[in-house]
Amino acid sequence: MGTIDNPRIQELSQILKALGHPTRLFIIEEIAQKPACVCELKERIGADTSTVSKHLSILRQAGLVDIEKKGTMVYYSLSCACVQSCIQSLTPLIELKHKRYCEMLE
Amino acid sequence: MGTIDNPRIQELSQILKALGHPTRLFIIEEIAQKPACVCELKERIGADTSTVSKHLSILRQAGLVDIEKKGTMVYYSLSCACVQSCIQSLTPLIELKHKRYCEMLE
DNA sequence: ATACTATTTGGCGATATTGCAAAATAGGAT
DNA sequence: ATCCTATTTTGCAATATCGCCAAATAGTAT
Repeated sequence: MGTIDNPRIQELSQILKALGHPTRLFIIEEIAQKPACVCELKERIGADTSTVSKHLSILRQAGLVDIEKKGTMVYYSLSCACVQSCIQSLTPLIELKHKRYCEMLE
Repeated sequence: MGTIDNPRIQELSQILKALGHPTRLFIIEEIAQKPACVCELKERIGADTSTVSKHLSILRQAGLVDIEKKGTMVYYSLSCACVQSCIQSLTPLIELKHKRYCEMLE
């Protein structure tokens, strides 16, 4: 798939692709605060349970989240705090885009 | 599109989605070293010029790259050094995944 | 003007993603 | 065992992405 066959790039792009969806990014930020189960996330997102579960499995395949089973519930948590750093590090870019957008309006 | 309508999340996911492709990630890392034009990148990637150009326009729409025109050539560069930090910050996660993969083989 | 190169854009088929619904699976309680 | 809830998996239709080709656009030179 694709022309770049560098394993590190493949790994990175899988992770970034998993993060590149609004619902999954929302999930990441929610469970970064506090681990949550599917039904809790489903409530906050407002999508079908199966949809949420599928997003979670994509995050899991990318290694972004861990699970802990408690009875029938499955609690999802961040596997690495570095994911928060990754997201946070983009703040300057967003500010730059806003600045440029304002300048463009003048 | 989607159920999450938080503007910040939308903005972030557009950026991360743009980064979430091997060819585009490769481009980002190339021009982080030194700005390059389409034909240079096309050589290093080995894809059609139009394919590379389209990837570049996705990166541009996400605000990740800037352009500078010199004659008929268009040089692309990183718009913000924070993009490199973003990628670098995922190193611990990749190491964690490798560690777990090795443990899994035992 | 033509010729040449660099880049972008439009079209198109192949493939992948998304989200809901229904069915399957798993665990706890009665 | 049945019942109930939580979760995952499967199926499917709608949509989006990808990569090549061809055509259009832009800039330089003759």
